[in-house]
Amino acid sequence: MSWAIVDVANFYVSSERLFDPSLRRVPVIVLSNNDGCAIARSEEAKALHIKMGDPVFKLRDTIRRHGIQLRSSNYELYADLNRRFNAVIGEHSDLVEIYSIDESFFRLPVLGSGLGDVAGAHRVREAILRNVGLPTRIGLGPTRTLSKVANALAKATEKVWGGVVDLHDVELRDRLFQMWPVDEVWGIGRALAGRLRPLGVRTTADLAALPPAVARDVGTVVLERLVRELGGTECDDFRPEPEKLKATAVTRMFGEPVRDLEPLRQAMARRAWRAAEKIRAQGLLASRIIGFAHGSRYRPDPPNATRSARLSPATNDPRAIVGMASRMVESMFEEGRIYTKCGVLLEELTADTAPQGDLFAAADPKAPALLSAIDGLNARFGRETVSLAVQGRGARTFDTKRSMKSPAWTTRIAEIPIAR
DNA sequence: TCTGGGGTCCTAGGACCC
DNA sequence: TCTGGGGTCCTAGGACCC
Repeated sequence: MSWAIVDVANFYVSSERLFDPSLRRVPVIVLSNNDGCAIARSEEAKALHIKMGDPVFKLRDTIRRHGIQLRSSNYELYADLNRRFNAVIGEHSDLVEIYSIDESFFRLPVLGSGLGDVAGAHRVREAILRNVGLPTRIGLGPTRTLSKVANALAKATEKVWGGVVDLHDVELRDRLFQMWPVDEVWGIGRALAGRLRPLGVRTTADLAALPPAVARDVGTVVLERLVRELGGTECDDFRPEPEKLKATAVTRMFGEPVRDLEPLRQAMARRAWRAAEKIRAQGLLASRIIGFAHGSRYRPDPPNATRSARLSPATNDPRAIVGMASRMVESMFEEGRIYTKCGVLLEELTADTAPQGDLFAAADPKAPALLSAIDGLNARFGRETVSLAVQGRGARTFDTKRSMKSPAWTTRIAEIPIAR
């Protein structure tokens, strides 16, 4: 097998620039939820030494001095552009695996071109740029891991090699691996890099030369697979079907800290509602719910409470899920403490086609009709047009801040761009 | 004052079984 | 003083990714 991976250059910033030309050629950063940190930077912003995850309040001066443009994250837009560039990739390969919001693997060869892999990859880049408007880089290799390293090298060498690197050639691999630090490799984080250092493993070449048994010893079977993949042996299972979601989470900071039970309950209820909505959209049921509420980890002794519970029978009914989350809040809340974030996780997700019943609880026969009516109304008239009373109504101070969000240019009829 | 959100995979260790 | 062997299942927590 042979793989390629495409990633979009500075995806969120490139997306914002697509419909707002005033953002071109100036430093731009896109902010995390609650407008807290920088999570995407244009090349101009990177040149000003703005790092991934830098908190905005520490950047105030730099932002003012250099006229940096800020945008809240606009996931509706990014998700739509993701769908579009994957459609283009799908025209060039028989198998596309969406890896993240800005990266997709695809299987080689590039279809229909009769070109070599590298020329084919350039053709894919051109098609994405022309049809969607997004700049990309592509890495090629005999395993996913090698294509991922190739992609990182394509980023680093874009000016010289034009955004495509092919690591099929063993000699080229040897040469580049010696210059490529091991902690830049996909799957090597801080902890593993720290454990590899005493063994003298500094470059990708050192890592590739490690005997697999040693790799397993230093790390786990994951590191062993990584080493084998660097050597060109595919260890990742072939994944013809898109994998089912196993867990989902809705967690958010509060726009302003919360000190009282009622707002905490409403915030938790809203997250639980949204989580139930997400799994319904995927046709899934949850068997386990986890709720948490905590304070700022940058303050001494923040509150930190977690509760988990079984959902039996497995469900995606907001009355059960929001109800459970609300009861959790009762038992978590402590008077006099300051909360900054809460969330709900739904786990042990199974398809709703053949649900496991509960011996002791009769299913509500009207629930499916009720839920699809609610989802239909909310899809048509906007989120939370219909909701549970415990969620409260209207925008509240504890809702997440997104004060610099661009319009839903491509997904809402009222917000499409107008050309004159 | 202000520091994101959402995932997956693996392992160790406890509880339990015969 | 001495106290088996071989399993499964579950959970918490760590590590990694974007």
